[in-house]
Amino acid sequence: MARPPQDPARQLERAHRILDAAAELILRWGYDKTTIDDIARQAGVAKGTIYLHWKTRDALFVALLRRERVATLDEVRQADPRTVRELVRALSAGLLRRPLMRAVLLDDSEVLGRLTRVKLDRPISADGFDRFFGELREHGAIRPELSLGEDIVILSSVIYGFLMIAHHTPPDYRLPDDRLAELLADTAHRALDPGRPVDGEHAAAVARATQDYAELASVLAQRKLDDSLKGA
Amino acid sequence: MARPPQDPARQLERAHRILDAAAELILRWGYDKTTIDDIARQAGVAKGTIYLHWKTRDALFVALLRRERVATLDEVRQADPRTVRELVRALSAGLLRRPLMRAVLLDDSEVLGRLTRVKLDRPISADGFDRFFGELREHGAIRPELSLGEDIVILSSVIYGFLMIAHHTPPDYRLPDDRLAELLADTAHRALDPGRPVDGEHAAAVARATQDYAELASVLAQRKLDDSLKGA
DNA sequence: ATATGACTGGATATGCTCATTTAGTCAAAC
DNA sequence: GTTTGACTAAATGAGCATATCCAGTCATAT
Repeated sequence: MARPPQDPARQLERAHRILDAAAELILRWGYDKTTIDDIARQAGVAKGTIYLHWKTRDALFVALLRRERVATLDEVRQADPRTVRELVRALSAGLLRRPLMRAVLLDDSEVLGRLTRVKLDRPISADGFDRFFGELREHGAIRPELSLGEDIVILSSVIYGFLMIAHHTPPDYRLPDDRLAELLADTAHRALDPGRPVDGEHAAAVARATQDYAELASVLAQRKLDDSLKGA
Repeated sequence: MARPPQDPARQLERAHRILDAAAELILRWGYDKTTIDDIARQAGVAKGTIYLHWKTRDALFVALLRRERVATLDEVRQADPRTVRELVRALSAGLLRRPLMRAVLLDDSEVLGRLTRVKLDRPISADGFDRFFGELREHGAIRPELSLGEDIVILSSVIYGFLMIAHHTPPDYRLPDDRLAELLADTAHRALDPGRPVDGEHAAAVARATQDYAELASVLAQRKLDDSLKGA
């Protein structure tokens, strides 16, 4: 019944269909209770087909998370951020809208099950981050009295705190995601900003560094996702 | 062997000795693995004596946590904070130094065991908090564009985030607690501060409101602790 | 060449018994 | 009146046998 000798585009479409199925089921039942059979049924393929794409269940799940990360970082890149504030705003809006990303970031065992104990890719790319912050500092976009490391602690704490508090707040009391992203970005900005305005040339350099970082993170994430999908 | 007809001060001292024992054991082995017999042995009293002070095991732990809270809030009050920044600095320094407070705040099941599922007093008193923030806003000490509720989300997120990130950072990379408290307070301050300086009269009102809140929180916590200790 | 789903073995869950632990009591000792 | 620790009932845990489930394979079908 399966004839088309090989059509890579069709294969890829099928891989995504399987990941869609996995995403839906995992969000509903959690990782531990989602079986390959469930996913196959939901995706309308046979179980064996899934193993044509990924060697193990975990590999499938890694692919799923990488796809989410790519979507998030792509969205960030497309927002074309030119400041830390814009970058953080786009990123946190993206994370808030993606339950799987939140689950990884917050290490939520309701969703991740035993995967909690496994080393997963960090949702936000660390590669190039130090360099990026170094450039920001050089161009006067970060308070100079903060040592390297301190700024990173501040930024992670703010992002983590907002997401976690939002996660633990009953939906009725919850601020809208957009507003939350706004407040989060604002808090991060105020925590890091030196106060004195950055002049034109430096502002341009900051914009470039920010765009470059968004670009780099996106590309690296895409590369990893490709790895996860190439076994077709 | 137990004669002194009744000396309330001695009773109280014994209650504290028992709580000391409980604190030490819980921090070492966690709640689930700490038995009343262990505590009695460590405190040098018989098991029955413990039941002269508290009706159940849980009541003892509640007393212990309330005592920690009193210590924390007392420390805050003694720091005599006159601004939000000073208040947050003192509070977070106090929390960082108290593993049990951190465990409650972060809902750490390693320490709290099955107590994680139980409703505990929030470590930071919520009573009077809204009123306090209302006064701050009135006197221009909080950004007016933040709606009520938003400021509280910001403050909780920042505190929670910093404590959680610190908790998950291996000690070698960890910033010193004092520095962390400083950065935390600074971040909270920058997030909430309207920027324009508060003039003398308003500054005095803010100082008073802050001291009043610290005082109130401290007194309420003390009252609850007294409840937990009066069964002598 | 591709896709399938029945099949398998290892892992996990379930139900059980029996042994140990431990929260809370209370009669006796002081 | 105050403190104690042996005591009890209930809970927890260890050990095991059996049933169920499910990740991963592969002979077969198209």
